[in-house]
Amino acid sequence: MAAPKIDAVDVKLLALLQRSADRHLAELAEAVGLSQTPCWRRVQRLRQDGVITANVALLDRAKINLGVTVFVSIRTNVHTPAWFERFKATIDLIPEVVEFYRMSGDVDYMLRVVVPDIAAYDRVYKRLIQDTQLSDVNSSFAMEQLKYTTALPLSYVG
Amino acid sequence: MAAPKIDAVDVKLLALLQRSADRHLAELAEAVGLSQTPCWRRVQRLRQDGVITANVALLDRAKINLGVTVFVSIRTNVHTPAWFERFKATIDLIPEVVEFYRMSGDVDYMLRVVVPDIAAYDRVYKRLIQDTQLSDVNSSFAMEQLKYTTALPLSYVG
DNA sequence: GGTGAAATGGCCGCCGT
DNA sequence: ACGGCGGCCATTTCACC
Repeated sequence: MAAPKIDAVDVKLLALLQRSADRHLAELAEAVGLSQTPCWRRVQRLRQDGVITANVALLDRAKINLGVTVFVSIRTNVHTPAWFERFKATIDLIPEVVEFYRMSGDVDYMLRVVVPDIAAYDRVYKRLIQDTQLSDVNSSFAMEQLKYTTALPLSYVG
Repeated sequence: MAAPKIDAVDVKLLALLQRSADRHLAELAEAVGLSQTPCWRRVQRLRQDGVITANVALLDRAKINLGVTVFVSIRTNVHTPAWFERFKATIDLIPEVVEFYRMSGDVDYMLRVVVPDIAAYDRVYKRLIQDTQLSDVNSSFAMEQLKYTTALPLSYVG
């Protein structure tokens, strides 16, 4: 089912877990007003239903030498499925590209790229335009990341 | 210290943990070729040094009714610190804004917003322009999210 | 949902290398 | 800095109400 039932207690659980998932089951259960077993069962169900897709560690970009974020707007004049498949496959193999969207409007695709410096970005850029035919590529550099969260708004559930 | 020493084994640990952090310590240890105690100590140290900032659950956007992603490019002609503080405070209070950058180039700020539909985006948009003075706001809608990962490239460490 | 309890596994000392 | 042992405690996962 595409829309598993998610009630108010589930929303509370999701809100907590998407902030920090390494809580003890005891405090999670207490926070939502359940005892441990049913609380644990709900979390299991949310995982099985695919609402919770993964449990990951978030790293400090600065501490692993990734101070620079670049947004790349891409236009192309080739619009065949074959071209797209190759383009997507290329992007998937570039770990510096952390986000990739197909856009509406004047830009066809948008990327978010993280790199240590401009020189490293240039290498990613060359790899991009070498493997695929792009008619127009526009790079915008972020000076500062003011907000970044993996916590999604939960007010629209249900 | 801004740059804690991170060796090849730490990189392996980080690579595994940023893919899935809910592994048993035993398999983590085996994967990096250590026994459990030193492996556990390394993970603790990476947390304490702030390399690992959090451990979070990732949710399926579609399953919580957030199918639409919007990139918002913002220009302003007010550049005082007071204006900026208010702008940032406003953004921080909008959970639909999941990313927020100060840019170089012709755009001053860039947001990524997640919402269920265009109508919901319009409400976020109104909230934005109501609370702050923005001279130019351009919204670009994503049709499809082709890649999204919280796993950062680890090839630049050290 | 709740309870209780058994099995598992993680935590964190100590000590040897 | 790694490995191993060991005891304590948290969590998981039963069977049952």
